[in-house]
Amino acid sequence: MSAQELPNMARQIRGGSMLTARYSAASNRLLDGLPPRKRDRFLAECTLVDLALGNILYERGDLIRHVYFPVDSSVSMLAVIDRDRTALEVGMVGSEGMCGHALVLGSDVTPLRALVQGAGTSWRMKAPTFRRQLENVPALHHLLWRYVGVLFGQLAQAAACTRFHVVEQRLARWLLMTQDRSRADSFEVTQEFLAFMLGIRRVSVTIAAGSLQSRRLIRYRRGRIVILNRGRLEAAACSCYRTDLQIYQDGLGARSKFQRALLARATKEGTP
Amino acid sequence: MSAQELPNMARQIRGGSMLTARYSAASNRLLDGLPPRKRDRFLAECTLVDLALGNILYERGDLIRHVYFPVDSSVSMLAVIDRDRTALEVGMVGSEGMCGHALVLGSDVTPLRALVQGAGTSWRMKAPTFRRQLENVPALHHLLWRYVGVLFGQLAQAAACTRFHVVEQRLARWLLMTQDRSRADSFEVTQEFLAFMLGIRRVSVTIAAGSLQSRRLIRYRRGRIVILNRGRLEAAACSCYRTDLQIYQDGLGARSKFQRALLARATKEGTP
DNA sequence: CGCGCTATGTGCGTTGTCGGACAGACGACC
DNA sequence: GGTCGTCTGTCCGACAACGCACATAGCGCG
Repeated sequence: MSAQELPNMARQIRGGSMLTARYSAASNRLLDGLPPRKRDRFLAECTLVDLALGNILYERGDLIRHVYFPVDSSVSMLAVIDRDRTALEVGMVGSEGMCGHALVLGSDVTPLRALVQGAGTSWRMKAPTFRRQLENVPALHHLLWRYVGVLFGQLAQAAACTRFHVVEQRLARWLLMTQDRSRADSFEVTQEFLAFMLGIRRVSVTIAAGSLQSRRLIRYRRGRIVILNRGRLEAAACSCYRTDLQIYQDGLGARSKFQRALLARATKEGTP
Repeated sequence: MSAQELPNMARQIRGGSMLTARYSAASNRLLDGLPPRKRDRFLAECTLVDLALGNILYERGDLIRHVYFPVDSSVSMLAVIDRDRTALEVGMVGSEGMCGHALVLGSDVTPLRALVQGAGTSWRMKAPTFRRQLENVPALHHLLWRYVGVLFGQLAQAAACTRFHVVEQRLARWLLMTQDRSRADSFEVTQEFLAFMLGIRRVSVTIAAGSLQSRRLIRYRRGRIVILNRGRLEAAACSCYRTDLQIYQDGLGARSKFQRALLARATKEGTP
């Protein structure tokens, strides 16, 4: 866990609308589900940190020391089996979510590895502080319960998706999910890394990515992928992409306009 | 949801040690994690019902009307994709758990189908009553949080297992898990049904089950499977069986001697 | 007893992915 | 401008599981 710390904005510019303005440029959409004043009080206890590609926030079975609320970074949750050699991504967390959900359920060890797959910034809070916040701010606890419920549903979806859908569809879905979280049309990722996330061989990624590229849905070279045609990429992905958005909407939708917009677009543009 | 109701024991024989004695024959091991008096008060609000093979307790997206605490029945949690045609078992609930976990997280719809895969009895409580109990009995809420955390970990494990392990190992694991929950050496299940749960073809089950039978680990005929040699069956299963027990232990272990005993036995007898 | 339903067993070619090995190609850095 | 490490592309055979079709066998029921 080698996250470099950035200046603690929250402590430096306490309270008031200026604070809110600054946050909007560094916001976590899940926390935006809180009433603004509660959210600001919560963020005042956080530190803004930089997450680098490949950082491991938690190893399976670790004690949780911090919780994370990504801003423009994204984190993969990996199920690890066979003595840590093999892993499979079972969930993705970006600015719509949080890492360290076990604390929300009163446990302090995590069953999953958390790996930074998209570099960027994230709010971070110490576990004891977080626990106190949960106790003192029922609205926070309720919000995060629901988020854990969403994660649960998305995890189940990922399990079935991995079983039934072919590599190319899954790759397309992964790219869409990552784009949603990174807030950019292109991002750094090698085929090797992708293969690891999807639990497949690098060669399989080469083939699937090559197919998507030849159809001009994406373009890539040496560790960088560009999304060229999002609409058609959504059509190339399995329905699980849209289902994931739906699950989020069902669980937290009343609180997040962002996901609703994504969903509306996906439903409009995509061809099933 | 055609669960036939049995006489409501709880209301008929209220309070006292006699009640406890009767419950021990019809107990849910998860609820046994509560202090006895709290557990008894909780069960007094429950009805003992009969769950028949194939009953669907919840369909995905359904409003949850009841929660279930199985006694000797077991229930599969299924992730449903592609418009309800395809499904995959992502979790199993028996007397060590509960169905309707979404309520614990403050949601009232369930993201998974719940299907009775082992006939038997179960405690049942109406959702509004359950919600009231959660509010009024913090110990209950804490216990069930932890259980949801356990389910979460087991779900992730199942996802990776399904991806990486071969059919025969997964079948062995399924049989062990079912035996743990049914409290019997043999149970009713067809290959067709098994195939559905594991997300594979019936023919693949025929082959895998045939292999296990020829090695005298199990015996079966026309919808009934008998476990002949548990120790060797554990050796034939993937490590995920033991990991599942470990996850339960880590999350709820201090409260459940039962799982600890199973785990000890698995670790002793099994050959990795 | 035999009918019919359902559960189980077998055959075939096909497909998706695997594992390993190696060749080319980009780009950072000296 | 050349070198080297890393990323990407292509080949091979192998195999688990697939889909489909059809054959056999247990068991309840009239």
